[in-house]
Amino acid sequence: MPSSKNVLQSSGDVMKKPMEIQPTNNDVTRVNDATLRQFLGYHMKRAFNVVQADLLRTLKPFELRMLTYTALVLITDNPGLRQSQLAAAMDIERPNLVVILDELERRELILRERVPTDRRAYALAPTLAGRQLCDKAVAAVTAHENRLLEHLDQDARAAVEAAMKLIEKGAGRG
Amino acid sequence: MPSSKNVLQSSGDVMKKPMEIQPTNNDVTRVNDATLRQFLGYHMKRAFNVVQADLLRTLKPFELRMLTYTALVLITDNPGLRQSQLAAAMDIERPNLVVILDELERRELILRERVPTDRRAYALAPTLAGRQLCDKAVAAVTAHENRLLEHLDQDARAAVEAAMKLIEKGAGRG
DNA sequence: TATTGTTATACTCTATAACTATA
DNA sequence: TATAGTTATAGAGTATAACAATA
Repeated sequence: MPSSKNVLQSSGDVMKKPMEIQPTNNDVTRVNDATLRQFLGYHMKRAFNVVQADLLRTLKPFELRMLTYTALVLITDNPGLRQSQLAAAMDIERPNLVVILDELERRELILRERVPTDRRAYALAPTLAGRQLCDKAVAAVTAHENRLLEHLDQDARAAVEAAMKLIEKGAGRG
Repeated sequence: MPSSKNVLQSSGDVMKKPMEIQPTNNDVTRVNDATLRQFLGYHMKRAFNVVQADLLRTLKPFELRMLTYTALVLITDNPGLRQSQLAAAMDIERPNLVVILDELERRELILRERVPTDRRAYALAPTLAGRQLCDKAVAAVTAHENRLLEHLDQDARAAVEAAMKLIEKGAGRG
């Protein structure tokens, strides 16, 4: 059993005043989410949804989504990458990467080249068009992030980045 | 055009040394993700994946998922809530809420009660079993978060929470 | 007309098992 | 036998259009 000294007693105690929601009241700000607001994961999900939606909008002109964008960037920065390495780097399963690469290959943004020394594997490489689209997309995403994070100063951004890395590492605990 | 003074020149300049990935090298840490690491969204996605996976594991014994858990907590803390209000609070579309509530109702954790003053609407309320399960789940999730964030001090957690809120608000920009 | 909840549908992301061809 | 990539499939989350009942 963990210590859990910060444990809230949940609904029983939180609901001192049950809030009496009016039938015609559509004001979402009135909904009591005090219990959920105690969880960092709740805030992370909501913030990430915003980032994700904005990223999707930003990538739309390039006909890229988050996954196709990530794959294209990693292939461009790591020519010769194997699919299994890319899947591991992207934290997705190998089968799910296949369709992503199919799409990028069909659009002639990347190439799958047979590796002579291991004929099971493919070496992934960007085409010229792929590199050019990648550059444009990265610039657009950079601008989109700066716009979205304009109210976060450099210290805050660094704090968030450090925290996210710690959380990610924390996955390895028992 | 945004100022974008932090813009990286992307692959063209990042790839000074193309990294020469060896055919037998499966070490993911060797993959150059310098371009992506510049984006807070990249770190947020990876960290959120960890949180999400851990939450799912935590909720498994209660046969809850993130969405059913969130709905149950909000209904428990806001008895009388309408479905449209809940959907708005959860930031999901009304049709997608229906199946979530169907599941909670089938398990007799919540009730859909007709509102006399507006016979189109349902007032959502937890059953006794729903309240009890909610309490247990909230306690479990609290413990899970404390475990996952044990390397983040209170200042760091507050900084992240503040940043997430700012990002969420940032969605309202033009 | 507008709104509440609903159905139907489609797309994306995710996860697993099983296959092929190589090693 | 093990690995790289693939196929097939299923579960979840998300988004939109259209409908019935009600306002």
